[in-house]
Amino acid sequence: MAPKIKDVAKKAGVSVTTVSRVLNGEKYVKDDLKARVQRAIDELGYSPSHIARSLVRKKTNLIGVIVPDVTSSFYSTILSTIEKTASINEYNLMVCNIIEDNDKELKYLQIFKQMRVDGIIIMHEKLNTEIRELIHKLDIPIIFSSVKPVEQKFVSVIIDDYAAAYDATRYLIGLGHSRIGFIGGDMRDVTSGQNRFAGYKQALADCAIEAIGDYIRFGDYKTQSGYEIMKEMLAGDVVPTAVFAVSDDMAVGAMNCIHDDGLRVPDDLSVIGFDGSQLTEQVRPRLSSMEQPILEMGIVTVDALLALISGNEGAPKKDVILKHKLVIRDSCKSYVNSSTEA
Amino acid sequence: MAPKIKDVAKKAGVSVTTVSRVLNGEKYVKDDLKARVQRAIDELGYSPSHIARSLVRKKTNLIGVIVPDVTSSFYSTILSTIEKTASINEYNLMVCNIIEDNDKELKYLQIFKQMRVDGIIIMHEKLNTEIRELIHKLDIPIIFSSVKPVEQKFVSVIIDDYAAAYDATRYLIGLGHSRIGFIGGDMRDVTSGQNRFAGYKQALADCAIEAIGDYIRFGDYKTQSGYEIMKEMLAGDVVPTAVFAVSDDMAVGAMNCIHDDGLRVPDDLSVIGFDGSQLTEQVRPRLSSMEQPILEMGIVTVDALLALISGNEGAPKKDVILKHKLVIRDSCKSYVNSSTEA
DNA sequence: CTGAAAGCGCTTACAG
DNA sequence: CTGAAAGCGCTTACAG
Repeated sequence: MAPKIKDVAKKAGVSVTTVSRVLNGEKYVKDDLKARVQRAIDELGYSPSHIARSLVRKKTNLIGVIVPDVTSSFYSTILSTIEKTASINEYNLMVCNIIEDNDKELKYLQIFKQMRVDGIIIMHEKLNTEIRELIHKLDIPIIFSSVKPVEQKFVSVIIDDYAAAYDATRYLIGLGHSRIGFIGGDMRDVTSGQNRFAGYKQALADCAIEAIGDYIRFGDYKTQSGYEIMKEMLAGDVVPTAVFAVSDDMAVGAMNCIHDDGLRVPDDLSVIGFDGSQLTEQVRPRLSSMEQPILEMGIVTVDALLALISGNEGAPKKDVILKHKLVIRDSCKSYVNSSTEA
Repeated sequence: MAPKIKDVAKKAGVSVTTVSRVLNGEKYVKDDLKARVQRAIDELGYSPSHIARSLVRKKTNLIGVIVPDVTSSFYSTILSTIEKTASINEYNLMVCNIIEDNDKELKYLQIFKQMRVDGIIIMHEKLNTEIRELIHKLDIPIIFSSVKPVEQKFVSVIIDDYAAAYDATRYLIGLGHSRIGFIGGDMRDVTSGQNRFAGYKQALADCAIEAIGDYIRFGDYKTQSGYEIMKEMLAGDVVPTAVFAVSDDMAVGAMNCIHDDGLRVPDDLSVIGFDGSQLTEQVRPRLSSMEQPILEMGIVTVDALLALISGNEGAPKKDVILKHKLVIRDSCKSYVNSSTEA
């Protein structure tokens, strides 16, 4: 159907080699030939087959990306930056959305392999053994973004999740809170599960505040789970005065639960989130959050991957740690011991 | 680097034809040969090149999708359904995020062409002339999802936006409102701009309510623009008692503005949105919305495209109109003329 | 049931 | 500056 390089060559009265040369902008083609070829291309509406090119060039300009859930505001934002940065560099994205589905992830990884993608970005760290084995023998550059699995072989672009959680908790403590609830992530996740929890605990410890089991619960990062966890906390004997959730979505869930319970944020309870997604500005009160530099993270991830792909000396040999930043909005308030308010 | 079919053949002591046959699950291969080939494949960790296959099969199993903004809750949700449905059918997605960037869209369309994608999904209707021309001579199946551009040649999977907007407005009127603000979309968009506006106007007309210019404004579907438009309306001489925004994001922006202005939803002002995105449940009060069947829309879009690709007789010849549905939550309230409340 | 050979649509040494 | 030919890694008639 579609015209091929041969058709162009015939129409222009030159060899396919010559057509290929003008296609690839090589010098050493006489102007008149070049013009004839160009005209033939235009008239035919010819467009070279990326497939055929990839086969011979051994380069697809494709990046496979595995994202846990595109509907999450954090991931959709980072994905959009990744797409933009890739596009600027003439790379295209194949996206795989895995919703807690290891089989799908494995299948996609295999597809990426078959597709001969030039590189892979993974934003997920709950790798099972099969996946782990596969990526280790894959010999395609892989980079992890926003997560840091236990693997030593791969580079991650992340923030210091431990420090960020520590700082968020200290912020709450600094506000006078000592009954601080923690809505954590999945403890199978090193980065967003374990590290953030460790940061929280250390902050309490450093201030001689006891960590109370009832105040510590773990969700799945989504709004709904934040809501349910908050409900459990509110049903407890002693309710926390502040809550730190390790995702903005869960923080919003918590805020909603507090609201539905007839209480008010931040007057009755302070809430702080994590990520810095756009949701922070879409809710009322606006959500204070320990923010990841999402845009920068996307850009750095792609740049690092491209460096890895091209074997560039600029390619990172170890993790790239970006800066986190506390952004104070309206969901936290200082706590004073009596019922008087600050 | 990666092993090729030839390596497998050599290792198994058979021809590449035979390897190809077991790869493609053909019958007529003796069991012992099949076993030998399989072992060679496993030992080598061989995985066939999708690139090479695509070249000879003239089929890439790739779908190109153009989405206006993946960070919008509506689009990220439909995208995730599209991805899921495609994946089930062994198709992979190349996604292009165009933020009001016609050049990028054109460039991607050309890339899709070069990539020889099997089909294209477009969720955007502000097509300029160049794009229009390109898609018309593209001879790749194209389907529009959630939008219906003026083109006659292509099939759209949509709701009846006119009727949906009409029904939403009638709902507000039925609640006793007559001063109904309208936060519209881009009037260059036929579907979400013009049609929804027409539905709003007709509903007012049918109830002998005058459409007031000050109450009618147009945004860009995003939260921020809903906020700003609401601000303008609140600054007017006579403030509406209800507002209909043609996207949930804008409706949330409007709610936030109302909140920040010290007023309350729905007591002082009712707000209804459009789309049925997850944001409706993430805000307080929960947002009533004229919902599109997002999940169904994604599934139907992919199914229709695949039918188009395979030349199936089940392929839709004309637009597929899905049902809209009013979902009442907590952001609207009936209006009584005096200041007494219903 | 199995294999040699042509061909998918390009690019790239190699010669001239 | 230009072209004939080989080759990228597969599949698929065609023979046997």
